[in-house]
Amino acid sequence: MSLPERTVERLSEYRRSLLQCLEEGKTHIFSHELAELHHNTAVQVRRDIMFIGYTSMQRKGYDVRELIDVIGDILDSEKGLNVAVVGIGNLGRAVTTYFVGKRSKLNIIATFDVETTKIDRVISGVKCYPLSRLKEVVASHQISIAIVTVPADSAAEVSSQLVEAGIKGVLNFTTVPLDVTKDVYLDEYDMITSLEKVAYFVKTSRS
Amino acid sequence: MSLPERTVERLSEYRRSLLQCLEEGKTHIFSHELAELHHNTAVQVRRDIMFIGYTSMQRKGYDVRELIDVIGDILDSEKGLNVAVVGIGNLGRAVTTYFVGKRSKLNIIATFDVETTKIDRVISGVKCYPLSRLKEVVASHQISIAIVTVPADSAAEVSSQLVEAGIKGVLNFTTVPLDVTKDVYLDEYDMITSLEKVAYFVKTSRS
DNA sequence: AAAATATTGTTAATTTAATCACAGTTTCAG
DNA sequence: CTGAAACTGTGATTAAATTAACAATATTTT
Repeated sequence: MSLPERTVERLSEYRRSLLQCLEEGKTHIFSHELAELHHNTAVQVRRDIMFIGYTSMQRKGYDVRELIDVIGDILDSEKGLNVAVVGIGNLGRAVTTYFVGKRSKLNIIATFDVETTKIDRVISGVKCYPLSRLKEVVASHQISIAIVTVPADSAAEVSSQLVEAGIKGVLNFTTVPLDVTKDVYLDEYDMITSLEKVAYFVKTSRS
Repeated sequence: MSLPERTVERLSEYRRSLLQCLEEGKTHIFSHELAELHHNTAVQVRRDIMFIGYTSMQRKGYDVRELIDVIGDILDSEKGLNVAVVGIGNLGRAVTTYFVGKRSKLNIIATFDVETTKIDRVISGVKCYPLSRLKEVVASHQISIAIVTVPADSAAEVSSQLVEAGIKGVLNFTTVPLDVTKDVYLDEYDMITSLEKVAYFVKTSRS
């Protein structure tokens, strides 16, 4: 019933490029063009698009606007989802600024921190609440997704508070793997892993 | 000859946890313990470790320190690699701060930006150079990896300058896919894709 | 010291993902 | 109006990654 993770990722990536195309006034795009942009193959693109049941006008490529809409039907929730950023250090601030306004169906509507100096501060139009009010604010604002950017040593604690508060999806930018109940979707990203991967392939390509 | 990407990623993740174990004074760890930490299976862990040719003392679990060393032999370059962060906006600053000192074999030794107000500023001990001096500084400091955190509209240009300067690995945090020659290893990470993936699975788990 | 238990290492089976190969369309050139 | 060219959509195939299954080994229990 639900698409493979890799396909979901690629669809999101395609949309990003398609939105770019739209801005540039490009109305149609071929599978091999999308493929080249995303370092994969035309067949892969066509297969992904087949997956979501869209079919182009033959020989003219895909209609950019239509494809954006179809991907939207798959990826987006109709009413949008509300998102909170937990932990307003350097990374938390950067992430908040970065996300605000990027996608109309994903609204960053609160940030949280423990430090009293940060409470009530507004970052890119988003207000910072004390972590102690997490459950209450999550409920009143119907927040379903949390981006976690707290320091490593408070990550586990924060994670269980999020579950407790009824969060349904977590994006973890912390250096420690989190542990959530299995009704909560968890995605973990660690920059160090990415960088070490790059380093590994740089290393092996030379020897 | 070179390991699958996913395996490299997991090894990096395991090491992260192993370092944590070391700090906590834990000297041995079972495959199922590592598996649980990383949301995968004991078989998977054993297979990954088999891949790198390490074998534990039977029945006592893996020796934490030894395993860290073996993973290091695989992932790290003997003399370490030098890394630059290009683009010192919010994200660039956060990333720089985040990385400095995290891994002894990956040294962040320069940052670059175009804005004159940022030149010569020092972030977490790392100096900011004008982008115009890229090639020169990359050569003189033997920088082989670049982390790209510039705005979307200058990404393509920066990317070709990096290739030109002789960079061998790129980690792209920009919202546009880059295009590099194929002797350069490229890893792209877009937070929006991660967040959209979380949103998608939150959405589908409810319906 | 035999039996039961816990754990690794690895071969084989299975599942999942990616690629090939090609038929079916549309367009274009002559 | 015919044939070549340019694409897409998809069944078949191949390759890659994961999981299952179990023998081998060390430890503990009785």
